[in-house]
Amino acid sequence: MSNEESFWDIRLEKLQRLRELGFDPYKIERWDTPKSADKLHADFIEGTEVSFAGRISSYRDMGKAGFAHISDGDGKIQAYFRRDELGDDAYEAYKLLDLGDHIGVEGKLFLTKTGEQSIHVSKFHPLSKAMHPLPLGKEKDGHVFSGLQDIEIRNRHRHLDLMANKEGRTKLLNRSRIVAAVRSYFNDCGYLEVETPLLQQEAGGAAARPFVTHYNEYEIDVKLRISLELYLKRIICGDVQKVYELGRVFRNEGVSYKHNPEFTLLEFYEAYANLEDMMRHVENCFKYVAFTVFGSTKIDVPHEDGYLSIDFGQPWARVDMLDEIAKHTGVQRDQLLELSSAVDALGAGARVNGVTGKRVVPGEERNLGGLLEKLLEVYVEPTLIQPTFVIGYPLEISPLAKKDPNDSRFTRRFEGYVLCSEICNSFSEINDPIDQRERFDFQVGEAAAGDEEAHPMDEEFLYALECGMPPTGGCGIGIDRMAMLLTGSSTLREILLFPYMRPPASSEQAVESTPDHKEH
RNA sequence: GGGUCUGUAGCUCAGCGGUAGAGCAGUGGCCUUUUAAGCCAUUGGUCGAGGGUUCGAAUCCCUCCGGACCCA
Repeated sequence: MSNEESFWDIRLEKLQRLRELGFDPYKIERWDTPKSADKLHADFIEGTEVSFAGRISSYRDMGKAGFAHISDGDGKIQAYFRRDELGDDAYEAYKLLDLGDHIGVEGKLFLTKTGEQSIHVSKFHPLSKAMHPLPLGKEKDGHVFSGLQDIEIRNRHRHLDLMANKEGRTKLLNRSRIVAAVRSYFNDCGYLEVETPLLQQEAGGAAARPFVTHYNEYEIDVKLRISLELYLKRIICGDVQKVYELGRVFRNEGVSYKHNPEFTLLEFYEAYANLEDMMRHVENCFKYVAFTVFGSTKIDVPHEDGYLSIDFGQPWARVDMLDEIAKHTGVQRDQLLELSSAVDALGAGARVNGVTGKRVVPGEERNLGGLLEKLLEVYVEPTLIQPTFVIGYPLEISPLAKKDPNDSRFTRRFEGYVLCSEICNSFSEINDPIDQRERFDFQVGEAAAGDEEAHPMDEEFLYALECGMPPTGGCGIGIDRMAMLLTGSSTLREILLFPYMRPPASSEQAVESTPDHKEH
């Protein structure tokens, strides 16, 4: 008999005995929990009759009496059990409880000798049995001992992480509060939330490779969306003036601390609005969310062995893309206006940013836009700590943004950066259908030349533009990165309840503690 | 795809060529205000998998499978 089987078998025997004693943990359907543990502490009056339920997070048996802490996930309260008051059967049932079981209790609030607010239990019932040993570490002065550290187990078996790691739990739950606040901001601004298709013939609106799946009934391959853009603009074309969607998009690329194959994107579009309006919304949205969720427009985030205060209460800095690249590469702005002169000035070989180790090879870039994008990433991004809008992106990499009326090599587009990370992307949307068709034609050419992320042609979208789209401002915000930033997380996995993980090699490794005689 | 680190009991970790360890959890016993409860006893491991070197491998080497962090 292995150790794992004996854990299971012992708990099975306890379960059986509980049933014999009339304490079947799986029989009860509800238990009154009018107050959370935190609220019981806050409203504590000795002698008050209370009812409470939760998971046993500590357990001390002293022969004819015992104590246990009962956690409702966010807070916990101690309960006191006495044999002489509960009776022999109930006390035996108490002794059959394990760390991790859920129980409901009723009793009077009292203070122990050492002054801890507790429940003197007059009645209790187990409400579920933990059939596996749980990583509920002991705790003193807020420090948890022998809890759950293994990052892989925390990510793969998130329920264990949620119950065992208070700090991680708070971040994950704050992510939901951030999403709720974003919704609330746009609803309050008069935007209409809409839902558009996840399954698409052509996945457009961004530069990324899609996931492909098969639609049996029509015998066609369909793609999972990579952005929300084109459908939302078709709604604008239908004279709905302010729309947003907050939804999951999918990109068939690698996983990193800031990439997950599926992520949550917010896109909002407003007719008769321009880049200025979009910047105002981004500023106000971050300010609103930070204040709503964290109570302050200043957020302290870990940064280089210390903390850094990011201030969302101020308007964001605004810089010109080309100016910044010129400033950080030492190349004259004028030389960055043509691919050939830029390569001459930079040198065709690899250039490495000495601070970050990131590198760019100017000679390998096919067009000016691609080179400038790379230079921005290598030289400028690492310097953008406080909230900053970078304005004026090159035409080739902006197939959906209006041309800059003053220089048609550039577009009316900006991206927002905070803590060296891109956080939003916004354009004044192209509403000239002829210009848009030319841009798609160029992208189709790029695809033919081997660019797997080039934008596909979309005739239905063009038809909508041809029917007339008002001048429109649009913007996308990566909600996961926003959550990462606001919660001070260093990886996306800290704010994704179920981050993508490579499937375990074998079913045996899938759930380490599961004996094989059980289903999972 | 490349580099660095990493995988030992349910959990947290030590051991780094010479008989597999500790704390917690678990099990049995004592204990009616404990709280990282305590005291006594005790169970539990193919040291990620496979191959090699060696008289001898958790330890050294190779391959593979996971994971973390950098870079692409």
